[in-house]
Amino acid sequence: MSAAPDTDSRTALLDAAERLLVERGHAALTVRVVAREAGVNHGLVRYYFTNLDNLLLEAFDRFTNQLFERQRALYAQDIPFIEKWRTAMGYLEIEDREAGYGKLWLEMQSMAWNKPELKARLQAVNQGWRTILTEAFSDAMNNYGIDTDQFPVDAVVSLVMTFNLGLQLEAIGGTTDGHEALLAMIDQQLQLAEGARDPLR
Amino acid sequence: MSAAPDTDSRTALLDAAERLLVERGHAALTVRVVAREAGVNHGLVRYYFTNLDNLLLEAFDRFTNQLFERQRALYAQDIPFIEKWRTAMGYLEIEDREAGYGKLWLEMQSMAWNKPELKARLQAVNQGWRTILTEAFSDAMNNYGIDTDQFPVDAVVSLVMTFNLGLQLEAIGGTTDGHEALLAMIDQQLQLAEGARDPLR
DNA sequence: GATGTCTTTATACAGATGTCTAATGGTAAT
DNA sequence: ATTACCATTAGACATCTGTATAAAGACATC
Repeated sequence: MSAAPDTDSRTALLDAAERLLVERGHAALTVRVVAREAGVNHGLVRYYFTNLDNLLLEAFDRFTNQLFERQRALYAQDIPFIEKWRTAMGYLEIEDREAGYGKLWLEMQSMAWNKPELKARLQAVNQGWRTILTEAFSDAMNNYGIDTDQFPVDAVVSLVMTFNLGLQLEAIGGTTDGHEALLAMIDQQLQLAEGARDPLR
Repeated sequence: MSAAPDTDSRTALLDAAERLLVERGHAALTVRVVAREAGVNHGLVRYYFTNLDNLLLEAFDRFTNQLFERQRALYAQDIPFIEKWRTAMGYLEIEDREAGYGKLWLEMQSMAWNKPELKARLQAVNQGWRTILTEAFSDAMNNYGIDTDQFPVDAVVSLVMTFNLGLQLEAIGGTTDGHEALLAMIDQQLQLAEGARDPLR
């Protein structure tokens, strides 16, 4: 999508934007603040991205694409679904740089709530995650022999996506009451399902 | 909590803050913008609230307390749980002023992410909702004869709170794929539970 | 009608903001 | 070495921001 060359200054701006979005949030970012963090003249924001919003959006896209690939690879592995699930849930807790994605995602979302021109691009990312999850879950539910009349795949996918969003939102807000219990409950149910799995499928 | 008198200008500012938070988001609000919307001199923001953040917070508290009361009254009614659930879910879709609460809640949350001094007050509100839900659900699960070893109340409450947050977040972001299917799925399961309920309890 | 208190106003200020421009630096091709 | 192109810089501009202050207005009490 971005045909622009990868100059040092350009990537420095993207890196700075990513870092600051996680650490301070989009509301605290200005053209000059990001430029200073990148160690770059503030005029370059306009030169490379025309716009601060555009810079943030591109930083977000870059991050998202990395995680898309990783997530696709995870679900493509030939291992029991419960292991994929545990790995995916584990990502949320990693101290790693990737732990910041939840914050970055929510920052971009809250930014888009009041900027109609950004909504479409974020909806596309949401669609991307939904597609990945839908594939993974329709396989898994098939394997587990779950009745998709009682539990339609798109309903289950929505449940998983929304409660994950909620978990991250609460966690960033400083509340984690019940989170461990919830994840433990789900894990236990998955264990039961895994145990009762029809071995022929 | 607020011992300040209810002047016309004061409530006009609170009303304007509430409206603008929903319509434009906290990032678009300044002392002068809110004052203009309220039809009031911008010096009065400092006079009554010392601070824009304080004004927004008080508007949020006012709104929250109204809903707390309503929600408590709802769950205190002597009607089947499924009806309470349907009513509570219905609130999310009302075209009414109250539909804005989800937006307002998320705006305040995203505001607090990067303002540590606000976090505690929003955590208290989160705790409030959790308390209300915990009471309602422990009764309901007891009535439905659900095994709380397999499905601990706090885990279920977290699931309900988080997926509701996620639903509102996605909806405000413009995505509602799977939402209807999810709510229908839950409703169906509640119907089953209601049908199998032990009438002695 | 003078006093005192609470409310409201207009105005000032320094600082930060996004946008834009003209000039400079570097570098490779001619 | 001159040309041409891309990258970078410093600086200017009008506008908006939060905070502050001094003065005016409203209005009941004495």
